[in-house]
Amino acid sequence: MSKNKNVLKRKNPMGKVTIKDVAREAGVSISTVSNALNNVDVLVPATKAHILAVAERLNYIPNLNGKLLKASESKMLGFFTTSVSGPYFYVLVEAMARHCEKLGYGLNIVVAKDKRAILNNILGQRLDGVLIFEELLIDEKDVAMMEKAQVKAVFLDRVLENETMGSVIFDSYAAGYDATKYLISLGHKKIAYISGVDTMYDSVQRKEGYLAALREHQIPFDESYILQGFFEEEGTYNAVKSFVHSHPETLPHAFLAGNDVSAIGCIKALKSQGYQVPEDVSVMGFDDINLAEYFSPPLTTVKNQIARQGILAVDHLVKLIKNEEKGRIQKLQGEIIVRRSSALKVDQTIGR
Amino acid sequence: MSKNKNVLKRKNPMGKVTIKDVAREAGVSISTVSNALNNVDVLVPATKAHILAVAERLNYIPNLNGKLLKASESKMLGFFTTSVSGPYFYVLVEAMARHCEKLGYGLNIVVAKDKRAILNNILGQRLDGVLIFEELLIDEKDVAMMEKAQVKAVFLDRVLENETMGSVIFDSYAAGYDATKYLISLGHKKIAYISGVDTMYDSVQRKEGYLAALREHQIPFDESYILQGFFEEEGTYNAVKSFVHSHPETLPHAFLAGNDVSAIGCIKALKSQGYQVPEDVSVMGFDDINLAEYFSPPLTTVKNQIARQGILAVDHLVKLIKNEEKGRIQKLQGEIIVRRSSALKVDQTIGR
DNA sequence: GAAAGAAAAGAAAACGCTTACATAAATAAC
DNA sequence: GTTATTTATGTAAGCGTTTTCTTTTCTTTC
Repeated sequence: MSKNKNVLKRKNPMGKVTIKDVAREAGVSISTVSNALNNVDVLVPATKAHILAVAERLNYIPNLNGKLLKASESKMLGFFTTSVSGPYFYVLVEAMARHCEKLGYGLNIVVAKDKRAILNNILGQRLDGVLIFEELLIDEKDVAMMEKAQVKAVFLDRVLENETMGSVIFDSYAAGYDATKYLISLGHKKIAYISGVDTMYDSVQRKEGYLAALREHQIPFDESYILQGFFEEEGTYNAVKSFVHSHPETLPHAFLAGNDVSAIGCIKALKSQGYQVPEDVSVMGFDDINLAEYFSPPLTTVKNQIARQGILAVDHLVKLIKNEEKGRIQKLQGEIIVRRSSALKVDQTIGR
Repeated sequence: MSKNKNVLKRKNPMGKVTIKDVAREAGVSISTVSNALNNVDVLVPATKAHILAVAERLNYIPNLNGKLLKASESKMLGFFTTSVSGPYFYVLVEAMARHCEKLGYGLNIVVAKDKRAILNNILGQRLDGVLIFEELLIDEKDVAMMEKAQVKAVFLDRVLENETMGSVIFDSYAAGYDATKYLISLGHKKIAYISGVDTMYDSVQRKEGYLAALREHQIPFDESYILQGFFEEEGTYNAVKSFVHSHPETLPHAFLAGNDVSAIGCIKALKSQGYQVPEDVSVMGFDDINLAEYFSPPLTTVKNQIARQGILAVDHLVKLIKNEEKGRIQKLQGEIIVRRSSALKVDQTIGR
């Protein structure tokens, strides 16, 4: 009895230890091991303790695939995104991860540009639900399929609501509207808008908001005041430079850039042409990226509550999973952060 | 025949469609479906096409748990980290994700501060291998267990090599050494070091490198020249401010900060006391974060090739998985980026 | 001390898939 | 037109779990 105490022999010495190994070593059946491990209090304490000790000694870790094959939930959420670049990504992920943990879920982040990979993961049943931030990769048909398959999902970059899927997005329309209104309140009338990427929801909405504010204040809209910056520093730099060059007589009072990166390109271009910001022209962006505060001049911008978005999205997703609510659309309002790139319009000679 | 074409009836109308549903609907056995789906070219083309069409129509997606239970590999790598904050995280992830995709692997990022969660995932057989960036959460014992279980892993923040695990880290010692040497080459002799977090490998190594460079140049080491900045802007600001206050007679020629964030805090503190950077004092950091370029003055720093680290780590991991090599340690050298926060020491009155 | 009842442990089916093997069908050989 | 080959499909076992249900063991109770 004691002589074979140490001669533990697993069938496959190099393989992973399974519940069978534990059962054999502990001298009980696998169902008993399972019960011991899962705290089903139906075992005599001594048995349970013994099994647990054996499991510990063998470094037994349950195979999740076997487990999930049976289980109805994995307590795992997914976050699918095509790209993690961009400075606020980590704020979003950090917030989501913390909140998931608080709610007792794990978070699996998958970065892929391949729709197939994403869908397989979503529908491959390894996740209870999924947060999605991809750019128009998933089309109508895919959404329909997901809906049919009862996938629980929350989108972060598109508006969509049905039985099992919802959205948590920024109110970019309001952001564009508010920003424009703020610039108008400073006395600016000629306001140029530097557009981002026309296929992106945010970009389009911001511009619509801008146009609405102009309309509301009866400021005539000038088509030539819409520049294409593509959300990029260089693109904006070039656009603004050539614009300023060709419109020396009609320099705008202010530029509203599609995002902060674009605002930086704008300011650099203006400086290169000998204009001062904000003395000659005001410039405003969106996002409030890290850099905004440190740039010279520090950027006036509309801040998105990124962490809040992450938390609300996770909350919503968990409620969808628990069938506590239907999918719905939540819009988050931005907050105007006034720094030094914008100023009251004081000098009538501006825009000479 | 045609009248029941649309009356597809699955056992469980709300449940997910399985391989059985496809088999029934296609009128073949499940093994035939499996073969068709996995491109085992043993089927008559017509059969295969038919099965594929049925699968498509039913929106069949294989359950990964069932699949992986049998399979020996998942073609999935994991990246485990305790936190994603810090501006270079996304560079790392982006590089890893792209490279994984290129090599035919998926990447699963798990953010968790719970060791148990991490280990369960690693050892739960859902991943072929794992990249690890956590701070001393996983201890000796865990590593031993992982080694015994033949886990394939590459660590990004600790040095370790054995049969199945390796490391890809920055040579922080060399970075500290090189940075100090560079400052000395500018003529600075009194160089203060602003330490980070003393439990972190990088922090300790950088300081060791700094000390080694001083030694090599026979510059006496002054204990009071070591400040505690904790890798944070505010911590550094306070430390530098009080230091400057209490050492008006012995202001260093240069400050070497544990990272860029710390360097920024340092410069702010110096400015607040009326000193100019780099005219009065040179300041240098580590990392080359985004902001470094835009700060005023732009920061001289040691850049880490973060994307390179990610790529090398993935490469190494995949080789470990394929048993093409044993675990080993790779050290990446930093690169000094000279900007305007450092300058030649010209004025003997500095450090008055 | 035997029968009944409660408690503990085990046997076996099921989850969805792959795969080695067996069988059936089609083709080739004589 | 049989029989031998090849080719195509089906059968069934097994992957590691959980879980229902049955069997065994232990307590009571009289």
